[in-house]
Amino acid sequence: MNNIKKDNTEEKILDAAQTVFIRKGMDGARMQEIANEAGINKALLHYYFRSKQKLFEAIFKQVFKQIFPDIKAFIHAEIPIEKKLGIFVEKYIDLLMKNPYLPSFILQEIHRDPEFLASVIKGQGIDLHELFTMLGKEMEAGNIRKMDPRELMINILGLSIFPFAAKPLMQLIFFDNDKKAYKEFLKQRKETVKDFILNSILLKA
Amino acid sequence: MNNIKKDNTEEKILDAAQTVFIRKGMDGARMQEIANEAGINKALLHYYFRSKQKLFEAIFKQVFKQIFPDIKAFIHAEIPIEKKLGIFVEKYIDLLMKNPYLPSFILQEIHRDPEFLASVIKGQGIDLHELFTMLGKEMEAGNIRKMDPRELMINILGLSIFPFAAKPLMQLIFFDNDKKAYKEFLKQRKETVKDFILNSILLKA
DNA sequence: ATTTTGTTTAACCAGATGGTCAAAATTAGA
DNA sequence: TCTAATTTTGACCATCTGGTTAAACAAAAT
Repeated sequence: MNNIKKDNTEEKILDAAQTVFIRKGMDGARMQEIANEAGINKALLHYYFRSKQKLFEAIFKQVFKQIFPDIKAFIHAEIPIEKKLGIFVEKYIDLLMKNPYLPSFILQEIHRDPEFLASVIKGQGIDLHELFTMLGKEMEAGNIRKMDPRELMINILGLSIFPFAAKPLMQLIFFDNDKKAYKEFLKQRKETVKDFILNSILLKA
Repeated sequence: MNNIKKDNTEEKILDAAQTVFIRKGMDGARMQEIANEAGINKALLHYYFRSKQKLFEAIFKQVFKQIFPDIKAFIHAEIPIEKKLGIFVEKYIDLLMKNPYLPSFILQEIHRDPEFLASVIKGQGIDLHELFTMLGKEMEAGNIRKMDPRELMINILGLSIFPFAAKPLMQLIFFDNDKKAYKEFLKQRKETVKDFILNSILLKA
């Protein structure tokens, strides 16, 4: 078969590039380092992807997709809002625990090249309208406090993402650089963030 | 006077370096660009600061100091906790509105060189003990919900910082890239974040 | 005025880096 | 098996980048 080897090499490159780009960012990453990580010749990188920029864009798109957990299910599930939010937070933090490097990488690159970010987002076709409608209905029904739904979403994201994005700093000043303790803290966040949010927005009858 | 000219140039360099480093990060910044920004010869950078690394460290320390707003006052003021937290959030968001680039820069660099970060922090002598004691007392007194004070602090920071750190992304997906609207949103956050937090942790008698 | 000290510059250098290319090696097809 | 196409490599190149240096320039000191 023609594709077995090809796919294999291409995949090796993508894996290696993801590792290096995420660790060092576009500016800090070196093509040679990616080649080493993939165990191949540097020229092969240019054979499969024309340039560093092109390779990076492939990686960024690939990585970026991961940061949108199953939003559809979140919106349309027939369960109470507090359960919905709980599941959303849990899924999100689970994702970040498996990919703790994601936030810093994304945050770094969205600042470095916002135009490219815009093109990627447009290509994703995210529809927030449904999400906002759903939240609006919950507010109308008196289930949660009335507020700008964008505010609510950004709060959820901030509470979930920030501890990962700022990990080295938070671990250092609040946990005496105790890696295990911080990991445990992040794990518990699935519960504590959910509680924190619900405590704030739930209207107890 | 000997120092007039010297201080002037050194300051010009520091200003220029801060601008460029914050915009591009350590890896993305170029010495030539800093020199241009300062309107001087590139060799002068090395005359005043031995190397790029040394210059960067000077900038990082300088910038890093700014991210700790007056915590002492926050701890010891003789006002109710809800007012304290409100003031803290307001001060923090004010700081970020004046320096919207700060979060992304810090987040980027704490990942790039955590050891250096550690050395800077040790040199700052931050005492969180007092802060935690104060929060503990408020919990004991039944003024706020009992919780890990580190959790509370990280929540406050996340809610305040995240919208700035993720600005290009949030502005794009939630505000249709409307710069003014997002700025207005950030301004209102001084109130909404405070409300969000207090709603969550305040125990109404 | 002249020396001395400190400041600034243009020219240059060595190493790194992204990228190219022709040849070698491997694979597929006849 | 022999040929054609594809994949992989080592060597190489142009450019960029941090850093150096010797000389020009300015300012103090004598």
